Amino acid sequence: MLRGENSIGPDEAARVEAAREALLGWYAASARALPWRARGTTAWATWVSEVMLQQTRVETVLPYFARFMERFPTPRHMAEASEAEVLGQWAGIGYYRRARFLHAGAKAVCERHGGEVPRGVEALRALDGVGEYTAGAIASIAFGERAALVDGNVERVLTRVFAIEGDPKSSAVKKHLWALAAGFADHPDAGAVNQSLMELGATVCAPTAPRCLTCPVRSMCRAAQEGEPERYPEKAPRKAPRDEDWTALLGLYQGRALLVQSALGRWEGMLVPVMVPGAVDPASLAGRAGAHAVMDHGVVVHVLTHARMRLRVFSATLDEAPTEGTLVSMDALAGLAVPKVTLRVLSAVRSSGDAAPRRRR
DNA sequence: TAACCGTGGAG
DNA sequence: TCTCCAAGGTT
Repeated sequence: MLRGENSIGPDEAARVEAAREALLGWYAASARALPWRARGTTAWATWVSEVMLQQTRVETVLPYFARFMERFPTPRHMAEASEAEVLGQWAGIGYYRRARFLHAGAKAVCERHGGEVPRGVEALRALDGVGEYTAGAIASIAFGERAALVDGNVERVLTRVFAIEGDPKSSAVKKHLWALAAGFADHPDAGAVNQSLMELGATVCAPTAPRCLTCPVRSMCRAAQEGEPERYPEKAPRKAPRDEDWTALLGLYQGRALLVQSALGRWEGMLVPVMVPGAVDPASLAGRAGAHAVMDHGVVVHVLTHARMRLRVFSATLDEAPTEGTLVSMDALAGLAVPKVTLRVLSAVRSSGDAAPRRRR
């Protein structure tokens, strides 16, 4: 049979069914107890957890999730909060656009859906920051809909179990994976099915050194039979982050530091020191900012996914109270929308009071 | 399609 | 120290 756009062959369908049953049994016995899986979890909590978990480890998410649900127990609580506060609560886990999307999504839900998270992949998909994966996750986990999902875990599990060659990012392989996932999700408890696939990928079918000996679907896994499970999924070589030179000038005024809202896509809306690309003369930078007494605090390196930022850090005393930006006390940053790079710069300024850049051996 | 968006933990 | 990469989404 020709494999259509969203269908799988009879052989694969049979294997999907067998794997699903094995996974469900395993999941019922072995699932980690995570807060967003607790009884009484709302669709909103599922949404928040799914967004936080995008490209972010469970252990990292745990404290943030707890804080968010405490502060924003419903979409309305978040919709009524300022973006600055939402970003402040998000500060530290990165990919800050997620927080702005979540805030926008909460507002949209209040305006369009009476404050209730909508059902159905299509309505969910219409929310900012909710893509195919997240829509499928909310629909299946929160509402029990037979919605498929494919994340990095599912991709790994399925490419191994079905020995799927090719770049998993290619549209052909993606279609195949989503078709298989749809087969898995065609079940009365699609939420558990989907979570079992992800849980297996997270705890057993690991990227390296998969624990095949304890795997519930080992007997039906092609990659395990071939003896080289790590061969799947094929991974494209990563590009090295480019090097970027920046000059940061931290304005100081009466013991506090001047931060401004970043206009970069990176950290958009977050509070950062004045930063300009390139190696800029700090004296002229200070002059423009109305500051004097420039001090050199050496170089801070901040590595991101696509760039390695090398920041030459200076501080200077502001002549007058700034009219723009926010003056922050260096030890009262909790709840402020401050990314790690800001903390690094503040730390560099605080720890090197002298003008000479300090070098570690 | 490919580039872009943060951070920290594991090996 | 360094590489990999984690429950992705948008442009």
